Amino acid sequence: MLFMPKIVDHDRYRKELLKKCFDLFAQRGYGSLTMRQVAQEIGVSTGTLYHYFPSKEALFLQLIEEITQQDTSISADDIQGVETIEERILALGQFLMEHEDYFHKQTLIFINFFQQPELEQEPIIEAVKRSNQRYQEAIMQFLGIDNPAIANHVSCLIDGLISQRAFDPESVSIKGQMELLAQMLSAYLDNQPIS
Amino acid sequence: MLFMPKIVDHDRYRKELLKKCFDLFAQRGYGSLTMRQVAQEIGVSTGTLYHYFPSKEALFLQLIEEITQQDTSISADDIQGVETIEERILALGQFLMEHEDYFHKQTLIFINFFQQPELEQEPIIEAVKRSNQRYQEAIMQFLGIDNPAIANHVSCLIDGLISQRAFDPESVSIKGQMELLAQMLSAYLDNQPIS
Amino acid sequence: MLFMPKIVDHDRYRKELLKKCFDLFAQRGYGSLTMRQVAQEIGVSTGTLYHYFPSKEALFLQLIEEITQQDTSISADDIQGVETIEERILALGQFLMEHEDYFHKQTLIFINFFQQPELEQEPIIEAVKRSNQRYQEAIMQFLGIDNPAIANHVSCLIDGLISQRAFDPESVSIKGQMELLAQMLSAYLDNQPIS
Amino acid sequence: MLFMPKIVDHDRYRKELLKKCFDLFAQRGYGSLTMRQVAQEIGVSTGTLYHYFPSKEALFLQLIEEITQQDTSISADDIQGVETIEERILALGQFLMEHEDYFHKQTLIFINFFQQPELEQEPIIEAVKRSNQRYQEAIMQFLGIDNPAIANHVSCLIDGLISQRAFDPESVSIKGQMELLAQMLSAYLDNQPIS
DNA sequence: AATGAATGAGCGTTCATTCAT
DNA sequence: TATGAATGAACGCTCATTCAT
Repeated sequence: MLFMPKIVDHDRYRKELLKKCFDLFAQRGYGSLTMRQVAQEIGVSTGTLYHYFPSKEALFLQLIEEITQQDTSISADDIQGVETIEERILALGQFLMEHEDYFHKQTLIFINFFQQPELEQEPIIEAVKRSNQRYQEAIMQFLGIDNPAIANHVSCLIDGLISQRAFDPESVSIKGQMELLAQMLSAYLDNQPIS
Repeated sequence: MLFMPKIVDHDRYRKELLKKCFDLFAQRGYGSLTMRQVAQEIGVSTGTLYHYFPSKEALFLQLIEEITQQDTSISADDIQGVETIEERILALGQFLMEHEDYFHKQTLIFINFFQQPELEQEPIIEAVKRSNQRYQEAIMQFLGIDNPAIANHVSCLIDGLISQRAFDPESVSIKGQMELLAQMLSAYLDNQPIS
Repeated sequence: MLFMPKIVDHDRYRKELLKKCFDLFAQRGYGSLTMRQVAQEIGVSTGTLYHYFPSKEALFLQLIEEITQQDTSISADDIQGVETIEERILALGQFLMEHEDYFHKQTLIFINFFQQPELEQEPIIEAVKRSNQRYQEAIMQFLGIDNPAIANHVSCLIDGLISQRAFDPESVSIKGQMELLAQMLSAYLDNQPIS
Repeated sequence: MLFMPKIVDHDRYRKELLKKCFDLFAQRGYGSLTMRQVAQEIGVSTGTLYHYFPSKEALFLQLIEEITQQDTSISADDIQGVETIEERILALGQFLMEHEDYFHKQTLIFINFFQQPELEQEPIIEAVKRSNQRYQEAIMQFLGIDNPAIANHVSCLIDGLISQRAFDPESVSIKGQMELLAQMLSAYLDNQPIS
């Protein structure tokens, strides 16, 4: 391949750098983070950073795009012998606990993204919305639910859990809330008329 | 009034300025907001801004302190003829819808506060946590609930609603979720053994 | 006097304020001193300060003008029973020691004045030079010397003493140097041919 | 050179910049000189200036430290065929005249240094005093004098000459004063009892 | 006459970005 | 490709000065 020699390597390295930026943007925020800090923390010079990303804005937008394209879904391993909806909700809780830090940071970055009106949001804003929808659909599918209101309920609850625990992790427990949700949902579904 | 001559006016004006800053910090974020922008948007010069606040950091911290001390609770008017828990939850939804914008912005500011490690957070961090607790207690009291897990459930749900709607207001409806919550909660409580 | 009612008072107060500024300008320097500092240290508001002086520059120039017009000469009391040139030089040393602080500060202010090229120096620069000449003449007269080279010698020595002691008061003693000067001068004058 | 790769260049350039600052600080004074002016006059951008000096204060202190470490002593060339103390004093005068401008500026900078109480003076103040002592010792050694009072006399005279000529170069001549000093000193030393 | 809140130009400093090596 | 020195616009903040009271 004469004409596409190292593009792959270049692109692969770019994504590695993006990965290393994830925590930084989540922890400091776009406006409070400097390119020097980014360069230093991910272990390159500013020159190299600019070699892979034309600007701070582009770096941030590429980071968000990368996040929206990641598929952090429940793996087959997590569903071993999970049958009832109660079990599935508890498995969901387990999954959340394992990825809490990642979800929290992703939320911070999305929020931050919407706070920067001078950024060229439009090309990406739809991707973010779609990413959110995909999460919700994944939840519905995993729980075997087809009622969108319930799916919303679950996903809002998860969102709220993540963000409340960000302020104060001791204020609420994921496991406890998932158990309560399982019970409430069971009671609610049992009460429903056969449709 | 011989003593305390103009302190009141100075302090009153300071709080007026703080109020005008609320939207700005929520919409842009601490790091992306400049003091020139603040000054211009609230209609004073930078000099005047610094006459009332010794630094950008102090301005932000005072804003947060002011927020934690505000008491945006459900007024008596909202509870006219509200008896059952279902009615109360719907009234809560109504209240949320009326103050959604405020709650959303408050959340953004708090999140932003925790993202700035170089700020002197300690003196205020407890006030923020206490403010969050007060909200939860207010919900419990209003709903007549004494089970903290349920209170957590409701407050997480609200939090999640607010933040999901921030991304995309059409993705989920407050009214719908409150109706669902009322039904789930009724079903759950009816199923509970008499304790 | 209907038409000159309080000018005198106004002018007298202005000069009082100038007096209070003397130490400040000497200790901090024109460029490092702010009008707020001046106002606070001399116990008035900035508004009042500007009521008496149209600008910082004018304040400084008036201060220098005032200094050049002051006549810190050796008083009659200091010359009681002083006859020989040795006695006179020692009396001069005594006088210097008593006013060392004032002379040091005056020197600082003059130096500082010449360091500010943006100031309107011309109207005053001559007054400063004349003031310096007057000092020298006073020394000549007091010592009974009519040889200008010797007068220059004495005045340079004094100048150098003052400024070396400003850096480090223990590096050289006024009394010791005046005693040495007396001896050197005697030896020199005795050696001179009768002219 | 594997270790210490570009430190030398960086440091060398830093000292070049310091050298270019010398005149500026002497002519304007610390408080009246802005970093923009410095940058412009020495031909770099403000960014570059801050690349070499962390702050205005550090720049000034490094300048003073550099001055104290310089060794502007009388070179061997100046002492050709200088034997008697009279000849040595005249040679000293010649040396002074050649370096008058430098000495004058150094004095201005030192005075200015002591006028800035907010500067971190302590680490440097001793260096300045030592530098002054070294000058004095150099004078003593050059003149072949071991009487410290006479050394003080000469150094005060020089100091005074430099500063009086700063106000008005025509008020006093270096050559004339050195000739007078030579005569006075000869007369004084001849009169001394043999010790 | 006296005050001090208000102003905005300008200060010290930092930042995203460029470019010679 | 990778570096980090260089740039100058823009930041947080201060200052001389004005003006309503």
